[in-house]
Amino acid sequence: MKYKRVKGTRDILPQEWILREVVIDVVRTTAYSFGYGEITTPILEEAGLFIHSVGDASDIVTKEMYTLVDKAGRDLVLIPEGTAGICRAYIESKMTVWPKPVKLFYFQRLFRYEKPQKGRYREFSQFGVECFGSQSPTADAEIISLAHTMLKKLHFSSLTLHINTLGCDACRKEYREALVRYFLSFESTLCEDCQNRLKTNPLRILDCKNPSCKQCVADAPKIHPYLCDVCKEHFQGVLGCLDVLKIPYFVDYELVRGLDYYTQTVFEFISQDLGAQGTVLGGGRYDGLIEKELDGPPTPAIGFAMGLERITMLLETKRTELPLRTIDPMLYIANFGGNTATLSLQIAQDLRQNNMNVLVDLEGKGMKKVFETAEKRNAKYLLVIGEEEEKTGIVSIRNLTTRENKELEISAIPSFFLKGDQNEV
RNA sequence: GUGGAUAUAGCUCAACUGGUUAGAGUACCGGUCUGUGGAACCGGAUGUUGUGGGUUCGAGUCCCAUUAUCCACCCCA
Repeated sequence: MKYKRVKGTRDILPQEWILREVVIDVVRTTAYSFGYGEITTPILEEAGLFIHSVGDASDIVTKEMYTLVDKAGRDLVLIPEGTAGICRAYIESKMTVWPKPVKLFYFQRLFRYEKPQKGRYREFSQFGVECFGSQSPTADAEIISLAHTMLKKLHFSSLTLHINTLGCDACRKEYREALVRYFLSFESTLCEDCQNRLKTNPLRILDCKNPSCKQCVADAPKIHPYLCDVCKEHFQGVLGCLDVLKIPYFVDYELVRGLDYYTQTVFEFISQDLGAQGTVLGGGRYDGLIEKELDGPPTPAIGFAMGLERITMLLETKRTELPLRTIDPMLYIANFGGNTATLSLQIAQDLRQNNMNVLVDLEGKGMKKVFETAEKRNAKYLLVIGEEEEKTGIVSIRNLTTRENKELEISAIPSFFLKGDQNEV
């Protein structure tokens, strides 16, 4: 084979698209019902956008971006995440003056130069939502409710919601110092990465999967005693609201998330069935991003993103529970001799005008083939047109399930299918 | 980026301690078979054994390199 797909990318074939279509449809409909509108931003953005938003110490920025220089010398990237571009558009398109909150959702293809693995690709797709302009805990709860609602519509009940708060800048600073003090006494038992994190981003140590680090983490100070009254109240407000909405959650003190812009509430929906890549949906609040990093007006914001590949993978076992589109033809038309091939196309054209799935034998196959093909393609009805039928204008339509035939005029075929008459056969 | 496993027909897998022309099921194409025949039977095509080197009289099998995939670390959706 001369060319192969590039490492970490995938071809999405028709069978998978049938599933993915349902995901997209459910998720889009649900987002609209929560008052969100769809937005699409470019796949190419300036590199600086991510360095400032996602964080210049994060892995995504330091080693995973697909960067390129265009012909005018601009430093561009294939976007590695969705939120920053939406925020840029929010400011650039003056959505800052729209009535608050401004609610946006998007489907986006993202690129990260990582080592491919199950549920992790270099090019992948996300559905995401962002809500700008509300700092009320009810905004947090509502967006979690949106995630919960659409997952429920997709027949997911086994996903667990992990939730935590990272505090605001003020309380996080104090907590951060306390963490550093604590971990310094264990410095030698921490893994190499975590020793570095001690200087750059001590919060990430809480997330480390290394066994010896995990032991240290178990007794590490929790953020909650360090929360300021505002943050404490906010988090309690969110949890209280989730209780009322009957959305089960698990307060996970070790949940931190890898993008630097998060503040206060962070959450993830996690599956047990995806191996190491268990996070299907993740998000949180990022009150400082627009003002501090992107020079916009002070704007509290919260959002989440869901991985379409992961969710589709999990849905693979639930095909029968979902309202999947069928690609099986309703009618298979075969023809023998004369102008019957053209006549077949004519009949098909009328039916297709009404979105009926019609398959026409373009080759003029033998009778045996006709039946085999109709069977294989899972067609419901079979119509064979020969010169005899062409002359008389009378054809017989065979129900391939009951194996019964029904005689009718060619001109009556559309009404036979479109008015539901076929139920009588 | 680090570690481990794997790679044979479109798919699922065979091929003895290295030994004829690398096989089977399935899928595909055709025939028996121009007319309501969906079955059955018969036949056909498909491979640089992931790629490139090496050892050997001889390599799918052993060695080295390389690429891809999978699993874990890491990262995250």
